[in-house]
Amino acid sequence: MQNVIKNINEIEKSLLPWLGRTMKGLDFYITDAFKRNNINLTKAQFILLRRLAIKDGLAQHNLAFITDRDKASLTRLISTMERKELVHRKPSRSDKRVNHVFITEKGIDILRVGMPVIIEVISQFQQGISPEDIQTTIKVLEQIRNNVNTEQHWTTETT
Amino acid sequence: MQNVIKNINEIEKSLLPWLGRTMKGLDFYITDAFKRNNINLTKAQFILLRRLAIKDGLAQHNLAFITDRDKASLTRLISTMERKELVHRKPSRSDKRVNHVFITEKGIDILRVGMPVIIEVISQFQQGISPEDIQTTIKVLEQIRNNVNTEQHWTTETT
DNA sequence: ATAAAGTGGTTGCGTATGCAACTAAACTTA
DNA sequence: TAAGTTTAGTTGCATACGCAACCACTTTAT
Repeated sequence: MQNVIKNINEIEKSLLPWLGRTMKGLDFYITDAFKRNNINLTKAQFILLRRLAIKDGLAQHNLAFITDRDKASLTRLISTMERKELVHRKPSRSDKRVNHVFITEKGIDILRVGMPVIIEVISQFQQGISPEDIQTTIKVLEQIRNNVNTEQHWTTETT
Repeated sequence: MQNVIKNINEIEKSLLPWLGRTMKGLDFYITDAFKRNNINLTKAQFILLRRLAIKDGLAQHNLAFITDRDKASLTRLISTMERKELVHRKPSRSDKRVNHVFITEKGIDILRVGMPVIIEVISQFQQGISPEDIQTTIKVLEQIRNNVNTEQHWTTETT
């Protein structure tokens, strides 16, 4: 067991546990911020609404790619959000396999109140961090993403 | 909708989307690495095994605290791992409410093969990043964690 | 044109996760 | 010591996620 223990301490020096811990805290913080402001949205739902506000009517496979989700996951996420009337599917006329996804009025309304909350969350959690350090961190995260991205499953185009 | 769109672009300048994207990629990479090496472990299970290898026989609430998990989540994680015979519960004799969790022989074996895989994953995803930038990033993540940690639910002690 | 290959979406299955409600046990306090 | 409070763990409920299998529709190749 000695060997195992040795490697265990190696891990602690890497970015891995920090990334995990930080994401956990951040996720909790976001969930909490939404709840405190009576915004009935999960992080995943917010991300999706935001993408649709940027570009509406995307096909599900495009949304899956953009949001780094499995298409199965996206199917269910959209279904949940359709139940909540935040988005709705519209079958494509040119390609019968495709669904286009549109944000609803209600979706826009919720996004409108959710957006400043997220902006506030961001300024909170980045407090006391210099712009240079933020840039360095973004650069590092980008590099990690590239290192890890060797021919992934998400080979689809963004459109 | 103009206002909404404006804030949307603000978000992109922050660390938030980068953290999300990077974690997603990393999680996929780890899952894949385990699968390629025929290691039947999830990330959560690995983390737990590792904690137990560092200190065996912890109570569930301590493990929950250490691993940043809800105690309910931990209950189920342990149950899954008990089914896989990676760990086992042992009721405390001094406090009948408490379960101590121990890693099994099988758990140690799997951890032993899983560890070098994770070490390799780490060196892969950190490739091309200078030690200084890694330190800066850790510092930033630590700061975020602190910013976000205002009197959390995990107020228990680590033991 | 027809068979083969590829694509978009859904569903079954297993896993993980948080919150709230609950039970049993321990601790505090009047 | 009895009542009230806190703590450890479990369970119901809801969300999210990936993989694999599958169906229907398209596109490609022969």
